[in-house]
Amino acid sequence: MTRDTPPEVLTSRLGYLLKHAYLRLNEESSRALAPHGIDGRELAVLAVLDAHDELSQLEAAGKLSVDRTTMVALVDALEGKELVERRRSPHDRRKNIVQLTPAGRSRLRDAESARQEVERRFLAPLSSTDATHLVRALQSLVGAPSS
Amino acid sequence: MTRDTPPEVLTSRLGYLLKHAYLRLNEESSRALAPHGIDGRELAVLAVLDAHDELSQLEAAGKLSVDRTTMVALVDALEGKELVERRRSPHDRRKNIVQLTPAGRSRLRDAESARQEVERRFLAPLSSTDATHLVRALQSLVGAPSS
DNA sequence: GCTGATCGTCAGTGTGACTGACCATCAGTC
DNA sequence: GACTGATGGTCAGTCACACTGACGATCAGC
Repeated sequence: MTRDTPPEVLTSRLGYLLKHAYLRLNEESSRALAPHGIDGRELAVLAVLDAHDELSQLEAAGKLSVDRTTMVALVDALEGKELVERRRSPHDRRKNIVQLTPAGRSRLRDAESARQEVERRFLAPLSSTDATHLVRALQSLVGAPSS
Repeated sequence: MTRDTPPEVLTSRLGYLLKHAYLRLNEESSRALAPHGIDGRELAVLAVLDAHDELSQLEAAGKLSVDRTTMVALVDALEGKELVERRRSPHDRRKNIVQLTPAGRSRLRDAESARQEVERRFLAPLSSTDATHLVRALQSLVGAPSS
């Protein structure tokens, strides 16, 4: 491996910085989540399901910005680990309501705190006000409701 | 498409923010670069080759943090567009020195200014000091030499 | 001149997400 | 109440991307 300091012509590019910041954070998250038996995407699914009741697969997919075909595999995996359950909506039998199981809820708690710890460590090079500003700036760039 | 406002449980996550900021910027860059006949990765290659003289494929791959097998296809594509040239290093005939052609240099100029324009537009929601702080913060997170 | 390492190349593999088609179900219309 | 178009979940096929492993050519050290 020819590990190399990236040249200034790259580190001055916003695209490069965002991508590599994401990749690094993602890698550390994966490592931290592995003992919990899930990955970052699955954790995000659990978090969304926990935050909203009675979501169908398609609704959850919408919130997560993933394709509904991708959602199938995601729910399959989580259902296989008995962290979520599918059940037919009584009001619209086309829909699969996806819900956390008790095991899913507790797994979410544990994994979520591991994720937060990773995020804290990742932001450690910044002062706490700089870290806050970074998050706010990113939120306004992605058009997120800045709470 | 079930386009949905992402829930707060996601937009408070650094990973989500970095990923989606990157994806959005990337999409706009692709659109802006398409008329120039290259994509963001190819532009990065051109920029690195322009910034350093006499790079071998492996050295360029190192600076770009891409695998050397990936570099083959990248150089193949750029060579096909006659934007770069391979030539055997006279000092080490295992190495392919990759160099910009005159066409590559002028394409780089044009595409690079298009990329900068996209970046400016993307950062428009932020004040100029906030934008600067964002870049600095990201640079220190990815461990880049903060110029 | 041997031997082990390095560089570029290619075939094969794996992953992730998409497209298109399908079936079941729903809502609206007649 | 049957027909029609739209919707939700599923699956097979595909595409993009990057990696692994192997190979030939070349180099450096002995």
